Amino acid sequence: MLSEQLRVSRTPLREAIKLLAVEGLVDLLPNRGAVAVKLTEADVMHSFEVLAGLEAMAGELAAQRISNEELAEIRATHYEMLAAFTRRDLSNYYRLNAVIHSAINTAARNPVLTSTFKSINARVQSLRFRTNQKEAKWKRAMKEHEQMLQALDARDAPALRTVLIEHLHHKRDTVLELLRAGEIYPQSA
Amino acid sequence: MLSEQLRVSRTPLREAIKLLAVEGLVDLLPNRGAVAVKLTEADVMHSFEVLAGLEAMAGELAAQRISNEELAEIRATHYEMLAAFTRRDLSNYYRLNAVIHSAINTAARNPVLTSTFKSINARVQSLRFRTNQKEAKWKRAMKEHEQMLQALDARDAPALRTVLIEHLHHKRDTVLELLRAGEIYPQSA
DNA sequence: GTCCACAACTTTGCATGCAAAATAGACTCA
DNA sequence: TGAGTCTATTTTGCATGCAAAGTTGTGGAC
Repeated sequence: MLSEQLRVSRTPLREAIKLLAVEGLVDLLPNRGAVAVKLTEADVMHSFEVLAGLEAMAGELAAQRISNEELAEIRATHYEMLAAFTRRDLSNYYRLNAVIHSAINTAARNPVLTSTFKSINARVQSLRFRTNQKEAKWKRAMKEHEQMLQALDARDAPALRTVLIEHLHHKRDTVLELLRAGEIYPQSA
Repeated sequence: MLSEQLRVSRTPLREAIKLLAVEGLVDLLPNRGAVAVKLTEADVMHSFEVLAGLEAMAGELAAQRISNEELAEIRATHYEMLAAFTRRDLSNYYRLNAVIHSAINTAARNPVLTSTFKSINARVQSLRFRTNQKEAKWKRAMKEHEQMLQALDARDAPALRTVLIEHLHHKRDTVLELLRAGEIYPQSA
């Protein structure tokens, strides 16, 4: 066995791989072992479709349930993200972006929603490391974040829903472009 | 070990239990073994909230994507369900009800959505075995199903969305009532 | 060159053995 | 009776052994 050279025996390794397979991060080829999942365009479209729905749901609920303190914290993070954007600091932009989305999810006060979202998000997360390179798209994403904040501030659930769906729609398009350009799975067939 | 008396060794048993735990059907108490999950009222509310959002999503997509053949098949199943309702045949009513909801999900043409829904639905499914005993609620559920069919027929995505959210909302209330009445987890504390 | 057969290797699934950590129960002592 | 301790049992996690089933690669027959 090749993979056993990590100094761990087969039992815990197989258990871990099975869990990864359930989470959709790994593909189990029958009698051929396991490989990292390679998302097709269809997979990406389906995943973002569901993610958009879940984020929309989270946004709707968050708009109804968020506290002033939580909103203030999101606003603060938003400004930090604005700073990162201004510096074109991609890495911090990503981090803060994730913090904001996660905070909205938390404000929805639904752990089932949160864990479902996380699970599906994990599958596409590996694809997003280099999106938003294009200036225009990045600017648009920032604008959408401004709108999110406005909608949250107004506790306008339908508006937040709309913005989030739009936002995820654009994220999906960006990922699809990269996927089509072969920038995500470089070599293999 | 108590559970090993099923004539199976620990390794496959533990793997199976871990999978059930990931699916949320079993609770893993640290150093105390595994027990069937016992949903609290909050769990039920959270789960149905997400299920409603997912079904709404499925309905929206299905209204846009369903074929005439699929719709005809759902209509036929609907009439079968109407027959079961007329006979107050609960068991067939449930079965056909599930077939219809599953067909709507299929018509949404999104396998990620389908599997996500199934996974969360499995958690609450065990609670539903005796809902709709109350005549009024059963009638209302049937009426909602009529509306679903109309919305699907008209390819009216927002309408279907609305009906499904309402429908799941009522299902949730029914389950919560039973849960509160102690008819689901009879004895244990 | 193509097809087929066979052998070697992998994958998969289950069974056990062991050891560390935690729990539960019994027992002692005040 | 109550508190604390100590032992037996359970749970958990990892390591291996083994056998069945499948895959791959080699070599021979045509």
